[in-house]
Amino acid sequence: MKIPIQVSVDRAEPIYHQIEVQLRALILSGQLAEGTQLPSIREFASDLSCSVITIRRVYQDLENEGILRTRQGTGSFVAQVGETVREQYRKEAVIEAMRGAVRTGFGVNCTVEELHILFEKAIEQVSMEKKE
Amino acid sequence: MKIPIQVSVDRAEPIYHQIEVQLRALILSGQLAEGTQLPSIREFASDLSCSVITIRRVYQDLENEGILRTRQGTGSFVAQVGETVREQYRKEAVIEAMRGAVRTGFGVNCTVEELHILFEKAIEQVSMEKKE
DNA sequence: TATACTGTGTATATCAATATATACAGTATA
DNA sequence: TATACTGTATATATTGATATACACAGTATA
Repeated sequence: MKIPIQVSVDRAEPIYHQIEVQLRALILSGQLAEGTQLPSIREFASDLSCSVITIRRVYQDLENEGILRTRQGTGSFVAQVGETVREQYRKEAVIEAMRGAVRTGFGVNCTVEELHILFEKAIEQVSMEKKE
Repeated sequence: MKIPIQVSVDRAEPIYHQIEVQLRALILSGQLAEGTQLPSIREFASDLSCSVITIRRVYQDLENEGILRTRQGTGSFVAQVGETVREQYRKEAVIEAMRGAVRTGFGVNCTVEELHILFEKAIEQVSMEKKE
């Protein structure tokens, strides 16, 4: 099973964190349904060109959050996630990212009008990415 | 001189990187005018509760980019920055952050309409921060 | 000149992130 | 049962980030 996750070593953010963030999003948004089996840590590490230890770290962290369940010999599965948790996360993660972007904009003295223009451009650009 | 920069050890992003990003923004947006003297590395490290080495790292990196000039015994100063470089940076940094936020939104299946709503909310919230 | 500051160089140490490797225990399948 | 897979544990190693400390060289000021 191919998980739509990408990591970049060029960013200051550690790899394990990049994976956690994206995997958490896939789970909490429902794109990975409850009960779905995730790739083995060896397979996933190979897919993302990182070490098994890194993936295990991710799986363990998410298991500690209760959104993954792992069984030795069998694999890791998406756990049951409450609808409240989902909706909360869904909104919070996005608005947090938005706040960061707005702070960046204000940090370089953008006006609100400029922010809107750049936001539309960003949507356009990311929408085109999705088509690939 | 008090530099409006904040760092958080809770984020996955390394401290030196957080400082670089914010200091670069202040310089390239013109908020720190050419010729402005920055705090000494000892003073700045104390302000931000980190080590001198970390600040030194930041100053050296930005000097390598040509936006700072440093003189032993005297201090570090904002260098002359071409208007083209400023404008380019200004737009690029913001739209990059926007793209990240939009990806996060799409990552949890937000519609474009939802993105707009959350964006307005983010602007509102960050604007209130600025008043403090 | 002495003192207080500035950045630079160097050393040592710790922790986090990450890699590779091996072995073990558990599960699934032929 | 044997094999191939699964996660777990452990070891070793490297690199990056960060801290503290000390000493040196250069600048600024009284």
